[in-house]
Amino acid sequence: MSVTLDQFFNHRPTTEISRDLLGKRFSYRGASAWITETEAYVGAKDQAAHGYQNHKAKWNRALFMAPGTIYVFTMYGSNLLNFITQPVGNPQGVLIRGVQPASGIKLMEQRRHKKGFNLTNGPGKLCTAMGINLSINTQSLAKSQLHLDLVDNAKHPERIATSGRIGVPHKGKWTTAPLRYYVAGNPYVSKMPKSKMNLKTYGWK
DNA sequence: CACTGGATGCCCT
DNA sequence: GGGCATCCAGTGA
Repeated sequence: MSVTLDQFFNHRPTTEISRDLLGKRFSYRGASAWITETEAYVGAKDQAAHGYQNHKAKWNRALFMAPGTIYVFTMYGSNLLNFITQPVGNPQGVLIRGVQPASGIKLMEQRRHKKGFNLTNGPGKLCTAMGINLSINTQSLAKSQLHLDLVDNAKHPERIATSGRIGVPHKGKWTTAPLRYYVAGNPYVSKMPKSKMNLKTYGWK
C-alpha cells in the first residue's frame, strides 16, 4: 500500500491530515524524527490562521501554494514548520509542534545545546534540532531534501488526544476549537505534564 | 507543576 | 516601532 503526496495532502480535510501525520517520520540534514503533535490551521475563515481573510504577503506566500508545500516562518527568533494541505489558493496547513527523535540524536543535541525531552517538544525547538530554517520555505515535499515518509517507518498512536491550539488567545471559537492533535502520553509533546507521560510505550501501539 | 516576565529575529499580518 | 502560531529561567506552592 503506497501513498503519494497528492493522495495524502490533496483530497482530505486539513483536520484529518493533521491526525494522520501523527507517527509519520521525516528526515532532514542527518536526522529523522516521528511527528507527535500537530495543529490544523483551516484557512480564510480561521481567525488564528496566517491566511485569515485570504491575507497574502511575501512571508506567508507558501500558504497559497500547492498541497505538499513546505511553509516555514520565523517568530520570536524561532523557525516553525508547516505543511500545506489544500489546493492552490486555499491557505490551509498543519503546524508541526512536536517530534520524537528517531536518528541523529547526537546532532540534534549539538544544535540545541540540550538533552532529553526538551530537545524537540515544541515547534521552535524541533526546527532547531532538525536544522530547519527559511531556506526550504515554499519548497515542495516532492523535491525537498526534507523527506516525509508516507510509506514506511511510521509509528501508530495508541490514542490521539485533542485540545485548543496553543498561543491563540481571545479568538472565540477559534481559541477553543479542538484543532490541536497529539499522541496521548508521548513525552515529546509540548506542555506534557510528567504525570501524563507514558514512559513505557511513549503512547505508541 | 503553574505562572510570570524578559529575550529573541524577523517582518509588517 | 510594534507584533508575533516561542523559549527559557525564575518564582512560589
